Formats: sequence, structure tokens, C-alpha cells
Amino acid sequence: MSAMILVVEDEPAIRELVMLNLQQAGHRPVAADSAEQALALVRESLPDMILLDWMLPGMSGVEFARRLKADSRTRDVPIIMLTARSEEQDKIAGLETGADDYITKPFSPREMNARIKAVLRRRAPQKAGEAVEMTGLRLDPATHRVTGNDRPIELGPTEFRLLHFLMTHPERVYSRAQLLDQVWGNHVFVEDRTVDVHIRRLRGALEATGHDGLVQTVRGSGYRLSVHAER
Amino acid sequence: MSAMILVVEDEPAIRELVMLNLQQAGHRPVAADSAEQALALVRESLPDMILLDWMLPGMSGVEFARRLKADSRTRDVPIIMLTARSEEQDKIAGLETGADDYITKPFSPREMNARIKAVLRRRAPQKAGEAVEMTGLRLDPATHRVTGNDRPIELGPTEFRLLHFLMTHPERVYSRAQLLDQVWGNHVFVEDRTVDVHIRRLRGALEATGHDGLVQTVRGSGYRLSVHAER
DNA sequence: CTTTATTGTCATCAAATTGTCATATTGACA
DNA sequence: TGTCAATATGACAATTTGATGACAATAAAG
Repeated sequence: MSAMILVVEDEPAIRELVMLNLQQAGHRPVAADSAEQALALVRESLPDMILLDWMLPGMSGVEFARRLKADSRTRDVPIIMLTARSEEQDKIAGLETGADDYITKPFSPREMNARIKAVLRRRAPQKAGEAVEMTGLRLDPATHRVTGNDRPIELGPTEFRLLHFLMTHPERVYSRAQLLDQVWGNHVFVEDRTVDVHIRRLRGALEATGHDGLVQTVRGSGYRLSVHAER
Repeated sequence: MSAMILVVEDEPAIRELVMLNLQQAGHRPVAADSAEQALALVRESLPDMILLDWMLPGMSGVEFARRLKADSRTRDVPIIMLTARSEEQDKIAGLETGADDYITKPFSPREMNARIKAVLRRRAPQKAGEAVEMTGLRLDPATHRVTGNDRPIELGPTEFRLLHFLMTHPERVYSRAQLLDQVWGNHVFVEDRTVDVHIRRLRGALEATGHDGLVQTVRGSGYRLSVHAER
């Protein structure tokens, strides 16, 4: 459940409060005190989620969100808006702009964490940090353990991440390029064919418990994790 | 889950309501109608949790909480503040003082119980004084003693805190950064690799009783304390 | 004010992981 | 069936990562 979360909030006290809380919850918070600074940060690297104060000096939260939604690169980053109780109409505007949820200030740490987790679960399952299981194959990010029918399975770091991604996005084909983006990170220069090798290593490890059949090749397209028999 | 809960609330009607509710939920509530009286009660015996009205005649809730946080004996008692919907600014102040959660008046019994339960559950593992034990390895924070199969084990201060944290959060992987935050404190500048060294020292000390196997390395992720075989 | 523990950092060694390539297989289709 | 493109596989060298021992700085104890 470790996600990079961008906090956009101009009030220093509240910002620090939120930062501290996110850190405590195991996330990696990044701060911005204005939409402009936030845009610069987003240009650098894409966060997994944005906590956005709706009342900002300069560019408003609405405008900032609108820009993010206009760019295909940032369109899918979940946004939770922070809003004062009186700014009811902003909630409407916010949801229309595409915010995933809103938190009314003042809010409790517990509420904030719950909402963040809920949104992550919906929008970025692999960041939610929950154990995944299918057909006796089980992967738990918290303990970093993988078992097949309760027998331990050893995986290297990359194979672990690969399996984690596939298990949180099953029944769907991903091209090698997509897998590189999702599992390796969007800014790496790695040969497409390298994915093949890691798929093979993953299959090799799953073979011991007969779960290797879950990893299916879709000729000409990529790979897929599926509980259904191949073809 | 039965806990002694101190209720600090000057309004008799609300106080009785809360008391009744707590009793109904199986807790042992104690009442105080002012911060002064509450302080006296806390001096007598430490409650497991404090429900604190933020608006009190005489010493305010903020001041009361600050005092509790200043005393090492009472620092770790969880505080849930009770606040009227209009006292929004106070919540912010409350967060800074270290309250664990907030309940906005008027509140439902269901909400109150849920929040109390959540806070108790969260605070439980970190609760100081409780001895922890697993597979013959025992650590008692009160006496600051560690034994393996009843044989004493010598640990340096840092190794002690490290083991304490790991034993209260077993089976879970923690990155070096997380361990630095949790064991060293959030605001220290220490090299990541330093954790390795202390892990080694800890293992060295546990070796005498064969408990060193509990401290497991998760390559690429961090460390984990686990009773399960490493691989 | 010595003497002793404790801590954080490094340098070094061993082991695991990773990306790539060359080569073998496989599958689609004329 | 033969051909071609895509995928699987085995091997390998470079790179990372963790373990370990030594050491100087600092804190604690006597």
C-alpha cells in the first residue's frame, strides 16, 4: 500500500498534517503549495494519486484538475479533493471535473486513510496493498509472500512485481510495452523481449504448484493472466 | 474488547449518554466534568482511552491534551475528541496536539463504538509495557529484558527498539526507510544501509538461542520478522 | 577524566538478480 | 508441407543488493 501521493494545499499547517499522516500510513507524500508547483512536479513524475485543495491562490483546484484531465498522460491519476464544509457547490464542480472522491475539512486521519485506500483499490489495485488470491495461488504484498496451494513459492523482485500486477489485473491482455510501463516503470529503457524472459522465469517458479498455466501467451498481442483454460 | 475509558465532558446530559453507551458496549467508563478532575483521575490510574470534549470550562481540552502528551506516563493514551460541528478550527488544533480521532456532535452510538474500536485496535500493538513473545523469544518493555528460551539475551538500545518494533509487527515486510522512521524516528538523517548493520547485530545476539532465523531478509524490499521458515 | 559501549559509515566480499543475445520451438498460413 | 514471424529457452556477463568486519566518532559509565 505504498503509493506516491501529491498533496496540493497552500495552508502550511494543514499540508504538514496531511503529509505526516500519509507517511505514517506508509505512503510517499510529495508536497506542493500551489497548482503551478504541482504541475511542475507532475511533469517530473506521475504520482499515484493527488490530494487537491479546492481553494488555492492563483490557479484554482478546478482549473488544475481540468488540465490534468485534458492530458492523456495524467488523465487517469485519481484525484481526491479537500474541501471546506461551506464549499458545497465546489463538490459538485469537482465531481464533474472528474475527482474520485472528496474529503470535507476538517477531517480525521482515519477518514482520510479509508478514502485513500478505497480510491486506490478502485483505481490502482496493485497499490492498495491487499492480498490477492486465485485458484490456490496467493500473493500478499504486506508479507511479501507467494504461495501455491499453501506451498511457498520463491520469486525474484521483478517476477514478484510482475505477478502482482497480473494478479491485480487478471483476464486482460497486456502488450510487452504496457507491462514494461506498469511493472518496470514508465521511464526505463529495456528491450521488449526482456519481458519474455521474465515471463518464463515466472512460469518456471509457478510450475512447482502447477500454476504456470495461468500465465498465458496471446500471440501477436502480449500476455494475460487467466483462470480459464487457454484458447 | 473491554477498556477503561475516561469521559471528560461538562454537559451532564451528554456525559450520561456517552457513559451509558460505553457501558452497553462492554467498556468500563469513568466520568469527569472538568479537565482538573480528569487530571486527578489519570493520576490515580491510567485509562486505556480518553474521550475528551474540546469545549470545557476552566482548562480547555487542548491544554489538557497538551499536558497528557508532555508526560511520558500518559503520552501514549489515545485521545478521541468530541467536538461540535461549529468548532471546526479546534479540530485542526486537536490534530496538532496529537488526538487520534474526532467525533462530531451529535454522533450516533454506532459511530462512536466503531471509532473507539478502531483506535483501540490500532493502538494495541504499540501499547508500551505489554510483553511480547514468539517461539520462545520474549521481550518485556517494562523490565527492558529479552530472553530466548528463558536464557537472557543482551541487546544494545537500538537493537532492543528494533526487535520490539518487529515483534509487535511480525510477518510484515518493512523497507529500510520505514524501519528508520519507526525505530529511529521520522526526523533523523541516517544512511539506509545502517539498518543492515543493526539487523546483523540483532541477528548476532539472537544467534545464541537460535532465534536469529526469525529475522528474515526480503531481497529488494527490506526485512521481516516471521515464525515461518524463510523459504 | 579515563574507560567502555554504542552508533553510524565504509570498503569489501559473496550471492542474487537482471537484461541481452543466440538458438531452438512453435504456430499461422500459403 | 514449407516458410516466416513470433515466442520460448538456455547461457552469460554486468550490475545490484545484502552480509560482514573494521573503524572513528560519540555517548555513557565509572
